[in-house]
Amino acid sequence: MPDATILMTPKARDLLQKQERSASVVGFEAAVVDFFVDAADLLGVPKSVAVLYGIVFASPQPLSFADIQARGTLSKGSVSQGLRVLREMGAIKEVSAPADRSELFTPDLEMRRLIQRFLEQRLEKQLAAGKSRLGDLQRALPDLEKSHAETLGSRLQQLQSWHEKARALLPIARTYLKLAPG
Amino acid sequence: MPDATILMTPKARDLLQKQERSASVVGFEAAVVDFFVDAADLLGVPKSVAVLYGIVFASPQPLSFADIQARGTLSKGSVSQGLRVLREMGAIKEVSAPADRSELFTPDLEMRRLIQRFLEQRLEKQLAAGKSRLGDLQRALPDLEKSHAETLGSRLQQLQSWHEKARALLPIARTYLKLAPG
DNA sequence: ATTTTAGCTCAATTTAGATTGAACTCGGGG
DNA sequence: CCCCGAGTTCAATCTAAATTGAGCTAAAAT
Repeated sequence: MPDATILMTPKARDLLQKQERSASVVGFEAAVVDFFVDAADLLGVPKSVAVLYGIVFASPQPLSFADIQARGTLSKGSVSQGLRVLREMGAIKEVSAPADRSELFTPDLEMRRLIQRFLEQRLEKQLAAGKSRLGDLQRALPDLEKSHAETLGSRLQQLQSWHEKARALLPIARTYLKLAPG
Repeated sequence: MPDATILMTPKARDLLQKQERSASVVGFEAAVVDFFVDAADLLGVPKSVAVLYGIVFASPQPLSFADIQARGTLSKGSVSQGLRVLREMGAIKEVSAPADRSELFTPDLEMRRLIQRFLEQRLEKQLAAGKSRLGDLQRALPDLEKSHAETLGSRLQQLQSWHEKARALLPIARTYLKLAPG
């Protein structure tokens, strides 16, 4: 069965969104939103973006800008910015709708890519920054007087060792997530 | 050579800290602090705690409360609270000093335990919360009308699948970090 | 017993970042 | 060509969290 809502006028869709959504659908959406909001701070995204993604993820039909705004949980500005962020991340995609209609959004379920991008951007950037800092430290070491250089050199080495472990772990995680079932 | 500063009066130590620290030592400390400040938000600790840890980590001698305060970068309150947090995390430890002296702090270099604790507290808690949310969703599913239940059920399954992957990855990381050299 | 001082507490302040919404832009319709 | 409405922008506002420091407590010094 094709999605009938795509054929409606915007006004009709608004009404549908407001009136027809059953308590169970609304409740489901709320729970999905909660799930993503919980995850948000671990991933370092602002709450409003998590809410937005939750709304899109929990909708069986693609949603328009207006649909989302009609949920009443986010301001126009947040919806606009949030949708942009999610599109740039590749977390949602536009499904093209008949001619004159505004674009409709649906989750991009290629989560593998999404998560990979997260690993790359957040963690790799972190590791790169750390590496450069460690370089600074290594270079500062010879200027210290001998007794200090000894103690601090060994601590620096600890830091470097952990840094390498972390760096080595990333590809492992990547591979694992790629191979694992699901 | 035992640490001579431990035998000094507090005032003498203060003077030592202020006057004798060479530019190179101060610079080294600053770089270490920067390193930990960078890492702080990934680990979810407030900046002041990262600064504090950096100061202790960068000092070849154990530092007293007063030493740290004398750095002038943190208020008394922050030093007090921060030291407590770091002690509770097991990130620093007290080295007992001759009788009447105030306690001195030095980094606890058992980083393995520190990181393990981080994994357990931050990530496992997150995963547990997520699991419970997913349970809620699973339970909400049957109340949805059939056409919705189908689409949303499959999305929910994606979520569950990724959740399981993440859960499975944690022990792998733990093992890896335990076994890796360093 | 009194003074002094180190360190803790927590209400008040500051700060960083998220969120809002009024003003704007831009493209389509009349 | 002008108007209308969907969507964007960004300065102003709000929020949550971190940070401060004045006053407190307890313990050591005199």
